[in-house]
Amino acid sequence: MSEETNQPTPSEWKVLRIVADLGPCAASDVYDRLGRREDWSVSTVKTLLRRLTDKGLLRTRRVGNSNLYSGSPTATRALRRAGETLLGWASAATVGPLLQHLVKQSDLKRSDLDALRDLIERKSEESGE
Amino acid sequence: MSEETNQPTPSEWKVLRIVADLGPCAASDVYDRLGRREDWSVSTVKTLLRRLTDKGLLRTRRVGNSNLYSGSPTATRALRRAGETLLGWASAATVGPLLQHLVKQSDLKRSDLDALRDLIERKSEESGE
DNA sequence: GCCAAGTGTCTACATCTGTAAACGGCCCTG
DNA sequence: CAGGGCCGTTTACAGATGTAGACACTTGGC
Repeated sequence: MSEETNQPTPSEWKVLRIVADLGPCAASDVYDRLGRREDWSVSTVKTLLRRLTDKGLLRTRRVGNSNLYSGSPTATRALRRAGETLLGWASAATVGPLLQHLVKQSDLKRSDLDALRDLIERKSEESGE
Repeated sequence: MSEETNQPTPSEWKVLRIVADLGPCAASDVYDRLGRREDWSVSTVKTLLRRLTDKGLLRTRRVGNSNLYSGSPTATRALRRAGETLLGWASAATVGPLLQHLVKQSDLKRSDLDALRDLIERKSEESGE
């Protein structure tokens, strides 16, 4: 129940994603990559990084006088949980179309498509009494 | 840009979903179906319904001295947008697993599975040089 | 050794969200 | 036709979130 409450906010998700993309990085890296684009001040980025750290979604390692931020497994779980929450918003009638929309929009690698296909294959069999 | 800002909040999503499930219904119906379960007061449900109406996500029709709330196409678009937002949180490496997780978790109808399969088939071909 | 530029921490504050009480009006029942 | 109950509307308020300035401290270059 404690981890449940630590879901990132939308802004925090953006930061989290950048850190995931960059790998261990400093606040300034995040600012360069995201802050400018989002038109945030450096302070804003720093605040977001701190809040994510407080929530246990980012790990930090001290290097000189600055911090190196890196992702944590908790962040991965948070993404799944966010996905489950989204599914919860959908009704029986809309969940299918929603998923189709998402798959259509996504830029998936070959291996992801294969995994997805297998998964659907298996589900189809199951449901086919 | 105006519709963009009107995304429902988590609590509002729950209400929206119930209205979608029930079809046109009164505030008391929503309360019976959701308010009790969530341990909300009637007032809370009423506030949420009003905010959703203000955001254009629910339509109302006056019947006697009460309102009938029903879904709107805007709500459908909002769900898609929420899905796209979620995809945005994921990185190239995590979007695949995320989608698999979602499909795995969902209780999909046969027709949805078929549609999904076709979609993936088509995407595979495209990406196949 | 000194200074500019960069860094994290602390503090701040407007807005959005969650949650609900209070209030005035309509309608059914007695 | 009077009263109890249900309804929508208005108002409230604490906590979460978005956004950022101020400040003290390190550090690399001159």
